[in-house]
Amino acid sequence: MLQHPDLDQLLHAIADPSRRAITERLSTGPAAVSDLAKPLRITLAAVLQHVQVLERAGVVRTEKVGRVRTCQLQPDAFRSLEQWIADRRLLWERRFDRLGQLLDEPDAD
Amino acid sequence: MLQHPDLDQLLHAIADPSRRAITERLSTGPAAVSDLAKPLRITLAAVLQHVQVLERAGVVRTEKVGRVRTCQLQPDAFRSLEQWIADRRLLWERRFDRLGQLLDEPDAD
DNA sequence: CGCTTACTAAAGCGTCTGCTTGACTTACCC
DNA sequence: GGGTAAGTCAAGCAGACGCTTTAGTAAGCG
Repeated sequence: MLQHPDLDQLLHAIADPSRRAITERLSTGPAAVSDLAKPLRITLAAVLQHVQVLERAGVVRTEKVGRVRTCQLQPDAFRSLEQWIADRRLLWERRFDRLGQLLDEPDAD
Repeated sequence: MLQHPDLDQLLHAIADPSRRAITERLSTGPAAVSDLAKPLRITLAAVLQHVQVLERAGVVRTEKVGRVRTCQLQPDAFRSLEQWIADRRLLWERRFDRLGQLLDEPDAD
């Protein structure tokens, strides 16, 4: 089994609904941690923890100015995930190509 | 926060390394549960549980013939995920467009 | 200066999750 | 029919996870 630590972290990060909501919010523009917390029914502390997970996973970039930490989506956040999906599809389709070849071939046995 | 039950299940399914390994194996072609278990250092029972999770998430289709259950990747397994990523990117880029417009505009105040 | 706002760190708690074990069931093979 | 292989079900367990509470730091503000 190949290990993909980044993919692992990335998927774990966006698998959680709250973190996905944060990601969705941030895709419309930067926001402070307390901004992210507002629509979210959970504590600011919890939101901070989510942001930290997202940051470790490379989904979000963060910068603190004064007392406010501003969060921003990392542009190529999902690249490795998209690549993984593309790889799956490639292998899957290659399989059908091979199958088609076998069926198209005149019986050579 | 918008709810996406399928996306939720899908991400939870492929966030686990063992389940991702199973998915990777299946993208090269169908396999029985015990085939999936062989390279995996975990019990057959555990593999079965993973397969069930993947099936509920729509990643895998399954059919039992005799005593062997054959597993197969669902072709459009990741569609909703790809859509979600595309949506994020769209909003993200739209934001830069707006920003560019503001900067390009001659000062209109 | 005191007051509020914005975040942070640590500890604790209940729940979920991945996994194992053990007991079956059912199919194939001789 | 007996033996083995493939899968299934149900409990149970240890660790991870999401969240809260509590306590604290530091920045802005009048």
